[in-house]
Amino acid sequence: MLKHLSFTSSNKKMISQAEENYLKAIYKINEREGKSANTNAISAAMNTTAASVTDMLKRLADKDFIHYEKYKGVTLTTEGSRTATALVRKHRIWEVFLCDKLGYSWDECHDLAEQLEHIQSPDLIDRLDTFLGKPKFDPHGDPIPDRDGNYAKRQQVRLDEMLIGDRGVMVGVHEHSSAFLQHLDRVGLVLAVQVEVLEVFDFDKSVKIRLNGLQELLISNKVSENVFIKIA
Amino acid sequence: MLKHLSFTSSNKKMISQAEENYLKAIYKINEREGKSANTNAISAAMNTTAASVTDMLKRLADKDFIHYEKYKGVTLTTEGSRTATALVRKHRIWEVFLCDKLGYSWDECHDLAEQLEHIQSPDLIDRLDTFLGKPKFDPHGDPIPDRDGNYAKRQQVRLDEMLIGDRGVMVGVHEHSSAFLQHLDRVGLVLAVQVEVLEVFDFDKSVKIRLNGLQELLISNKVSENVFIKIA
DNA sequence: ATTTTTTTTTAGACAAGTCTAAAAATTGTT
DNA sequence: AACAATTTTTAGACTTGTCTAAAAAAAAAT
Repeated sequence: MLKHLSFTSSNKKMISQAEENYLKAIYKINEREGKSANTNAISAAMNTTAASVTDMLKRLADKDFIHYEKYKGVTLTTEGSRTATALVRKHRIWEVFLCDKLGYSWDECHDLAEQLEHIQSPDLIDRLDTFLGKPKFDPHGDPIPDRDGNYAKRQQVRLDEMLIGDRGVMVGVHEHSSAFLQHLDRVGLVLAVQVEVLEVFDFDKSVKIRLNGLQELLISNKVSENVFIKIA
Repeated sequence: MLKHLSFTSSNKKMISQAEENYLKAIYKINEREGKSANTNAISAAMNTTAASVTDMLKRLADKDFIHYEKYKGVTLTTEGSRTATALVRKHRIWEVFLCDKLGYSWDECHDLAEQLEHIQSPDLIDRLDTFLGKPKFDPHGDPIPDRDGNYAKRQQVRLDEMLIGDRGVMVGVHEHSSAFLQHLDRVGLVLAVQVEVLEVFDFDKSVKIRLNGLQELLISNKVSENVFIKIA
């Protein structure tokens, strides 16, 4: 009788960890692509087969978390969107806790937060939020939704879109892989650092920048297109 | 292919949340009763049927977590015991976090810790332990095992075993229900309070005690047999 | 020592979440 | 427009963890 689900006793609609993970994946694809998520995209994101995705989409549609029409891809309903946003909120708040309080680095905290985001207790996450000083951004610079799911979009540009002489502050990353984050750590291109564009090389789209008004650094396009800067 | 288990990628033996909960229940029964746990006792503790317990015992025996012989009850193997102790450690450390850092009361923290104890990361719990100042006891006075599973047994007696004139400090509870803990809060019989036995009434086994050398209090046997005191 | 009661196990079923292989629908190409 | 390629769905199967009902074993009572 559904004893193995996350919830044990609640009047809210039951939702399993697997269902939550699918909702989050759909939410991200919807956001990133700006359109309905198709089966293959979801199976790629979730590391499952297309068949499994179809099964899950039926379940999620039954529970009114998604709008689903065969062969047409899916979008989230209001409730699905609310649930996904709450997950993102939990994930990012736990990441702040792991980094600020337990000393994890920004490339380590993601995997642990993937587990912690499934803890069921709206009250817990609000208390944790207060304990951490109601942070607005997670350790990667991604904005943390408030209890109602709202969050301010940052005024940001990609580093590769900046022109010579532009200045700003590093506020986030697009790519979130450990390898990329560790590379940024090594070269000193971390959150809150001041960035000034000194030169742009058309040949390979690399850019020379100055960090905190001190050391100069040559950045490849692969890096610059994944770094967000808030223009001063 | 076992994607829905807690673990996703690890060389350690896979163990599901349900399996963990059974191990913990068996561990507690073994400890409390001082003998092998029988099927009915486990089904009562887990709120499942005897049939479900039998199924699970077979699985746990296959994985070498328990010694199981039909109709004979079960005990934990070395590995089962190690796993159960690690769970108790995680549970109690999370309880300290919830109470000390997030302001939960000792009757609220248990249920949340039941969820958090299943987070898979030995490193996380060690960091949390350090963050909290390596506490030796949880908010109910129960000892926290160290990384190797060792913990000091407290030198304690039940309040109903004390004699007139005995003094000591409240260090723990046997019963852990919310109702009981909230009652203790209301009468002021909380962790670390000084207790002196003033009178013992044979009729109903109630005791009159003095708290912190100040107010006097009459305690029923139902309460006194569930309160642990460390004799001064 | 039998019979009765209690405990435990077996048997068969179900839902969630996954898979592979094959069929159907959609999209792209000539 | 017809054929080919891709995407998506269906069909059937498997594991975990649960259940109820019935059978078997062990314990208790006469």
